[in-house]
Amino acid sequence: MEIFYEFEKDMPFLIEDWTPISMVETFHWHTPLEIGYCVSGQGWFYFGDKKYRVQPGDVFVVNNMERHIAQSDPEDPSRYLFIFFDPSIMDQMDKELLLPFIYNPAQFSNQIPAGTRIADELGALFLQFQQEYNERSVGCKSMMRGILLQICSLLLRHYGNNTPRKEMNRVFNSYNKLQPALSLMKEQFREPLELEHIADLLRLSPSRARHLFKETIGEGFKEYLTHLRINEAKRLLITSDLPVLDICLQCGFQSQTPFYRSFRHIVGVSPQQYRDQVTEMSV
DNA sequence: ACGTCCTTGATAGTTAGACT
DNA sequence: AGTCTAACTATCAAGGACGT
Repeated sequence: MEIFYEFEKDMPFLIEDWTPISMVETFHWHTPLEIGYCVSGQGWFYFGDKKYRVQPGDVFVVNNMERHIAQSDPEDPSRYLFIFFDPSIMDQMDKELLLPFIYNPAQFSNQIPAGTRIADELGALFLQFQQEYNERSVGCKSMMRGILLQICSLLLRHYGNNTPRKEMNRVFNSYNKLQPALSLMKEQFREPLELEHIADLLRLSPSRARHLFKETIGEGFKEYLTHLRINEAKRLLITSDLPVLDICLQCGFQSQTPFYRSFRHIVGVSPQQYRDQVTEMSV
């Protein structure tokens, strides 16, 4: 499920105070980049197949293609501050500040653990940012912009220290090159899509497109597409009364068998079981 | 960085049938 | 009628080797 964030005029960023529910929701994604700071409580944060236990003081980095969702511990619900910002904010700045957000999910740790010096510094900046956002004094936009730049600079130090510049540039270029394909897939996963479509769009050979995919996001083309489709299926199972077969066809599967197979593989239960489980939990 | 070619393995789609 | 799976074949994606 894609979430759209509306930014105010001249302010391509916002901060949100948010407490996730204690049930695992479907993954979502969005175009803005995201940094989260756990203020209180406990819970979990899921990124694709990765799962992090969350405690107060943890910081999380989210790029604009990785599927993610947070979940609260029912005993002690977690509360977060999330900063969302449009990558274009760095257009006039050093683009390398975006590098922490351009990562290969398979090898990347989204969590900066509480108690580390950098997490403490980031936490303090989050609180300053929130204060500026709420008070709206004169110059607050510039202040927030400045704080955001500090946050991104700290992230760059944290993640970029061990990465050679050459490698960082390569990742940056791959990411930019792949963006149109990722956008197209997020918009059109309900249609039959083949690697060849993507290769045409990127003006690359199918082989090169395939390798670019794997190198950049650590997932194969089909794997990424199937995850988008199953995620949409989960959403429809929860939010509609449509028969499973209709949902299967609406999500881009051409027949039911691959749908059932993929669903069980990714979610662990059959579609109907998933629907029943979630309905039961929310009663 | 990108393309071509190749093999291997995975997945899509079909059909048939069990179960509720 | 709707949900789900097993067994099957055809097709496509993955990924490596190698050339430019």
